[in-house]
Amino acid sequence: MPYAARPNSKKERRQENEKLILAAAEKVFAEAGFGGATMQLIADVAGLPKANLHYYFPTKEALYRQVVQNIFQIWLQAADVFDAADGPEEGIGAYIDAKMEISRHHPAGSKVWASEVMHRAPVIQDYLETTLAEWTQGRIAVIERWIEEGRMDAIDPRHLLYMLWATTQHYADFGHQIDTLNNGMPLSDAQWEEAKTSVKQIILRGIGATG
Amino acid sequence: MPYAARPNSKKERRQENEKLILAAAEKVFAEAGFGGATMQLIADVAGLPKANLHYYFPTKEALYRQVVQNIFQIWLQAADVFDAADGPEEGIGAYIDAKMEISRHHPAGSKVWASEVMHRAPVIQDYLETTLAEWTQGRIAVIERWIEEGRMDAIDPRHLLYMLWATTQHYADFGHQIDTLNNGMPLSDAQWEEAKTSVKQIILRGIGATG
DNA sequence: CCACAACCTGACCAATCGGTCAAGAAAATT
DNA sequence: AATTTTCTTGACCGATTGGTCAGGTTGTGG
Repeated sequence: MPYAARPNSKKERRQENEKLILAAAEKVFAEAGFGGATMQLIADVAGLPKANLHYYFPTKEALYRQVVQNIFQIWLQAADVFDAADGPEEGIGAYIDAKMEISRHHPAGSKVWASEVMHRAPVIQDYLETTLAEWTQGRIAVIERWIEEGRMDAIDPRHLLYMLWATTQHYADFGHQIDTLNNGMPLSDAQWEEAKTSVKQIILRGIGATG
Repeated sequence: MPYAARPNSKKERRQENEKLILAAAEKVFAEAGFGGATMQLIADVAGLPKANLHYYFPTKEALYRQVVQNIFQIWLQAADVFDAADGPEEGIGAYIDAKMEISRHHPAGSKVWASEVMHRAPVIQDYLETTLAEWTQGRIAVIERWIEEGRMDAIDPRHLLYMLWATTQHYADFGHQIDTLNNGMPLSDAQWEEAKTSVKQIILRGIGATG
């Protein structure tokens, strides 16, 4: 027992390895898609033998499913700021900020999600029909209340939500295109702030929610 | 010669088969991604033996490249309305309409493009760096002129373009999600009109371009 | 210290992949 | 009608895939 705090207990290792595999899988799935990703490559990225992956996750699909589920949780969590606000300018503004931060620091997850939906959600269709549908209904109700209270224009809430999702996720999903059009450079801190400001400016003004 | 007009001349058949293969390939690549698509499945969808595909397109990558190039042409063509207009309300409005129509009637192409860019554009990176970069520069110049003439607010043209792309393409790339949230039904004609109206309303008002 | 359970992994497998090829069918050219 | 060129296709190939498994290693509870 050479080290005072050894991270080698059975449960710790299990957690550690699962996290390692999931991180590697997210990256590889994002870069190659489900069909293009190979268990061998995920194993290499994780630094583990391929057979070990199948010990923790029985099939490629099970591993993929876990990756998508984790992303889904992050997405839902980001929406808390929406409800905490008492008006559209604050609520939608904070939601845009939160989703832009996710696009910046978790782009692989966003890509996996996009890929899954583009392929008709073969793995998480049930989530779309239940959790996401319920979440959307709740947010629609909030927006409709804001409209009734005269705090923003009468906009179809669904299409507003789609625009919020599309615009913020675009900075992750199409980040490579954006970087290429930025002379091959990733966006700087200042450019990310410009992006957030521009998005908020257009949308908040566009729905008549600026003070 | 039982039929008066036989479509069986050599050149006609070649064109016909190439079109058949490209259409099948676009559909399959959109549904399964490049890595998930198989030449066998494309052949089945096209109704041709697999070996015949390799007669017209030497490799899977060559076929994929042709699919992406065709989509790229449609994209560029849709931007003509942008220049034909003499103001932001007309120009950007028409551009939104055109791109929404493409999302509606050519969703598979949009998905293939999105997938290609998400995977860091391994096949069409040169197009991003040349044609798309030049096109973007030209449109930025137009928008900057509109701003100088006081016909719209001072918005960063790049982020405005990204928002236009993101929002319009979302209706193709995430069409399955939108349909699911629409009680599993595809958007009706009226709903598509609502979508176009909402997008134009928010963005045109958001950039201060409404008359 | 022992025995059991959990963990690890190199070697292996059937299935499927993209791609090839030779030989025949069909159209164009002479 | 003969010949050449283009087209078509079933059979086949090496490589790679997701997944399996037997046997060894390691931590753990008694």
